[in-house]
Amino acid sequence: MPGGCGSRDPRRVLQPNARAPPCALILADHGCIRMKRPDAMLDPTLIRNQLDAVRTGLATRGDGFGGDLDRLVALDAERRAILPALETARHARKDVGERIARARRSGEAVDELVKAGQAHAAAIKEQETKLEAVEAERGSWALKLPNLPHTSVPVGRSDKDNVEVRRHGAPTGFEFEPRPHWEIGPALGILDFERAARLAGARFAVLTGAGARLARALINFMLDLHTGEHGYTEVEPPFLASSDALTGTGNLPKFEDDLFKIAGHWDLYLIPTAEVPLCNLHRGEILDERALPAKYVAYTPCFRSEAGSYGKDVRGLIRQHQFDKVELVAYATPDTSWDVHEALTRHAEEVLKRLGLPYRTMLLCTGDMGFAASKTYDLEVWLPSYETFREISSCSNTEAFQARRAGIRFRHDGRGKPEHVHTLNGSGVAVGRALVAILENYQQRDGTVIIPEVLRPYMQGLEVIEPGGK
RNA sequence: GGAGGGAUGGCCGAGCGGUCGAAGGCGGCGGUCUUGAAAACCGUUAGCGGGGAAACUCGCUCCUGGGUUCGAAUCCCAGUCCCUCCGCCA
Repeated sequence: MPGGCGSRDPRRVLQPNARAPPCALILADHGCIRMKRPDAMLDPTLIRNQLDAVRTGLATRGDGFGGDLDRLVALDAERRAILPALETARHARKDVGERIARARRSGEAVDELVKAGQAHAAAIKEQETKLEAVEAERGSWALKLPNLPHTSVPVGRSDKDNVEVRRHGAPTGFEFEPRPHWEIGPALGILDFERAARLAGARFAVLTGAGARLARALINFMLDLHTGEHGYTEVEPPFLASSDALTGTGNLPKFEDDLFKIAGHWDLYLIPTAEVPLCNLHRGEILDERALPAKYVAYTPCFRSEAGSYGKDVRGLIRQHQFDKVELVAYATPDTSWDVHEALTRHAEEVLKRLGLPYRTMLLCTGDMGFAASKTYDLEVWLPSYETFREISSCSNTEAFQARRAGIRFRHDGRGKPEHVHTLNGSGVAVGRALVAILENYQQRDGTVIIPEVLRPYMQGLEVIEPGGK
């Protein structure tokens, strides 16, 4: 459920009378958050008026809607049929109520009027019951519809149909046989899978000494870059989120199996990415257009059950139940969001450039995109042990998909009806995989690992990680 | 975990079950006065959804969800959040 509206709500206390919003947090132009349950993920008008386009668009997706769109349309029509009847009945009841009040005052009899009122009340109840059933079914269909791919997205079935749009650096060459990170790390004494397994099971890792410090250096380097040079506001959010928040981003109701749920009576999950708290930061708000685009960056741990990925990437740090990530999220107006998407992708790329890691930028095809995305670029970093590029960042524009589910809007020119904002997200970048890429790409014949120059200030000047490295 | 107190429009703050979508104040906007400004005075000022070219009109909205009633901001139940105190605690 939405947050409360206590008069001590900090948003109200901070509410400025002046027009200019503060730079850090955008303030809603109303202090109180009211939210009904999410309406639909796709624009209902679009489904109503351009059914065929929606149908063909969704069909190109890998996770395409398996259900019956016709049923959804029928439910929508039913709803729109009930509404006028309900409103007429309510109007009649209100009218009778006023006449009773007047009659009472002048001492006239009200028995007949009360009887009429009772009839209206019964009619209202009947319509409401019908409406409730229709909306419940419609809602459960609607929330499972994935986003429509943007027209610039290539149609394809799998990652094989993704398109490389640019490349930076050449795959690292070695004059010796490079080793995988799951050998390099333990040999240096900075990475330990055995002890992690003993304390938490498979798919966990312990970083120690220079390994832990390297992770922290990466986090700080990325945060400093995005806040200092790319204009993002740093956020430290909760690492748990409610089912409403996860529904807003599209993780629920379809992908509950991918999440870790808190035991007990709590309606809480461990966040699978900081995209969840950052996209829900302005849940239920109407934003000031002048504060857009609003850009946030957060470091958080991320938790994923990795259900259904048994046997995949079982070795090393590539696929863990817990990993660190620095996440970028932007809120933009519809006419700027595509520019923001390109910029955000470049911001993520800049991290890899400065770390001196070879990578390529892939435009995902329709079949390989995530549920909420309208268009996605993946950044793939070169990993010598795999002799291939592996995903290290994913940058998506969800257009109004998440905003509609989470009720995030803005008012054009400060007037008129509020419109949904566009939300964008991208890893900037995954810390664990960046650490893997450094260990593997910067390894030397003697097993030591050179620290990229940009990280050295964050490592007390350390240039090389040697065995037993502190 | 225990005990209390709260939640009303952009903000503060009233509100006997019956023209209450809500007094009053502040703020905002428009005007009078003024060389200009301030002050003073007058007027105006909620959101959301639907219909209409428009004036306009219908419905919903006083934390949320149920209930009582012809009729609920107001009464009842459940929940959420905030505040104060005690306990515990990084």
